[in-house]
Amino acid sequence: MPQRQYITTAIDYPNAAPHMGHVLEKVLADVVTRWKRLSRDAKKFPKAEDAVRFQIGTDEHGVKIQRTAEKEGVTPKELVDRNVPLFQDLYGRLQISYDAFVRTTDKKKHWPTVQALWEKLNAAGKLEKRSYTGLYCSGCERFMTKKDLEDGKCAIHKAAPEEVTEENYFFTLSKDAAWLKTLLTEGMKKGGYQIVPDFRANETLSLIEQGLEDVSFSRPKSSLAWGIPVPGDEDHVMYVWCDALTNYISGLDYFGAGGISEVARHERTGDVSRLGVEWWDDAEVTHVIGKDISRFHALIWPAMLKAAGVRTPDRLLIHGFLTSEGEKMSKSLGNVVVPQDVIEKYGVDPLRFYLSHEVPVGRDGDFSWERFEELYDSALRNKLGNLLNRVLILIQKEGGEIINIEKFKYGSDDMYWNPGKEWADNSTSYWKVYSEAFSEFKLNSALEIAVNLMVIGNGRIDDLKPWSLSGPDKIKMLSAFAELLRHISLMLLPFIPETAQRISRQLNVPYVEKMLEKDFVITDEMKQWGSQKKWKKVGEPEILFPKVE
RNA sequence: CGCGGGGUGGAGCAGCCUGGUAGCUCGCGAGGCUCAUAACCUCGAGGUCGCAGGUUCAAAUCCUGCCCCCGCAACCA
Repeated sequence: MPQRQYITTAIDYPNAAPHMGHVLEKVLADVVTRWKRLSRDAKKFPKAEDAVRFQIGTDEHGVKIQRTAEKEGVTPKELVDRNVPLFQDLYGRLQISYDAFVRTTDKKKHWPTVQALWEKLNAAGKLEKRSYTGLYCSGCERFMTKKDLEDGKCAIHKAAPEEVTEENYFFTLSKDAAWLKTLLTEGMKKGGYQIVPDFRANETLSLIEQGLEDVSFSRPKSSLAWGIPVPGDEDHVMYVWCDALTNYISGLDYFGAGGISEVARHERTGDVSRLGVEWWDDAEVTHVIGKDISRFHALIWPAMLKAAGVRTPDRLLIHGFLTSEGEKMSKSLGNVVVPQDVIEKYGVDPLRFYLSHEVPVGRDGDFSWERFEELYDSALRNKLGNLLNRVLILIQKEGGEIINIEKFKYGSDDMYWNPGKEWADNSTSYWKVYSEAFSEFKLNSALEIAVNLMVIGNGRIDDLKPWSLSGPDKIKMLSAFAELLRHISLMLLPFIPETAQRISRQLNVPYVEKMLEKDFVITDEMKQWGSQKKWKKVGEPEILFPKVE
């Protein structure tokens, strides 16, 4: 992974408080990001911030915000200013390690970038002003889609919508079908725009086969006031796509339109900012999004960039949705799970663990309290916490000293005295499988490897009964178990960073205090069995995860 | 014939591409152990792999048809 990595999530719509779906996406992206930082080439990138940039944000315009604000008797700006911190606070608590947060109401960088992009699209002849006719419900004050209608009537107002014609700027996506097909087909091999998981790529390709329609990119100001004005046409405001998608480059002030000092224009590219060159032109770009907006990211976004003469992203990582107790989360069903409730009851890491463990990237997952408790008890409390506890207590009973397991000689009965031998022989392959799982974005598989090591550890302790030994033999054997836990802790680091550090602190490994620093790297040495020569003593055992009633 | 995903012991999944004793996690039952957070370990019960055909010495795995569930179908993470 020699290249810089730029990772983004979709920007959230803050018309209400954040829910579990928002959290899922951020956690997945954060785990990926943390792994990229932890596994970077430290010689090339001593500082993590030079190797990885992780951006999230909020999409604050649109009719829905406008209407929610009216309902609550505040201005749209007041509404978003009140709600956006809810997202930021929650993500802060969840240890989402983002480097940048873009708000689409930001007029310093976002607006100018969006307007610059619009102008480029316009100059390229990709925007056409046309009249658009649709079914408009005056009660809802918006155009209806087929889904909104019941027997041809608005489901809320029980009235037939009227045909209304208005002027829109259209983005001529229909003309990009052939080019997009090539881009995505190449992406399935390499060099194009890769969609993960690949069945989503097939899905998108078949969408192209069905034919692409032009996309409405603007609304008359009369029907949408809360948005970015169309340059050169005061009567029109941009519709979501040009505004929201552009956040991925506006956070870099890509066109240097913000004119602020940190983005001194780059001599090579003329009008591209320094950040734009570093994190877009010369980086590997990964967008993490939900399946609902895949087509916009897979089709419209690259087509926009191409028209503007900007390179296309490298990868689209699409996650599924989270159901609740087996059903779609919805207010009417009353099964909406509030992230804060989970955090309060169990803590941040159990939630991060659950989401990483239960929701394979790409597929839908389910949140159920029952399953949550099950996983909390079985994996975190019983397997992990108990393994740590029993090993540490046994060592403490012998005075807390451990020996460097690399020092003992392997003899004929070595498997008995040094249970670590079999892991030592395999530690490289464990780490290899783990890394490979990450490179394929199979996060749950990577996590599973750590869990498997816990199971192996517990099994071996029972086989070997270290408590029945005494003296140096006992210490030898226990030292190997401590070493196993050190590896487990490192593997857990991208997923549940705080817990990983707590484990290492109880183990008292030398690098423990640096583990949560952004610049920390899991070195090849750390992955090696018995590599921590300075590690001589373990710390005091503590309960890692208490029983929750 | 709109598109896509899926149907494997009680639950959730892997296996299917590259046919050859049906595997994992959780739950359940019985035993064991006692270092540990009533934890941990072992063994066991439980499946005609959606249905029906076909190919083959052999199919969960390949082919054909059908049934059922779930998403998406243009602006809901």
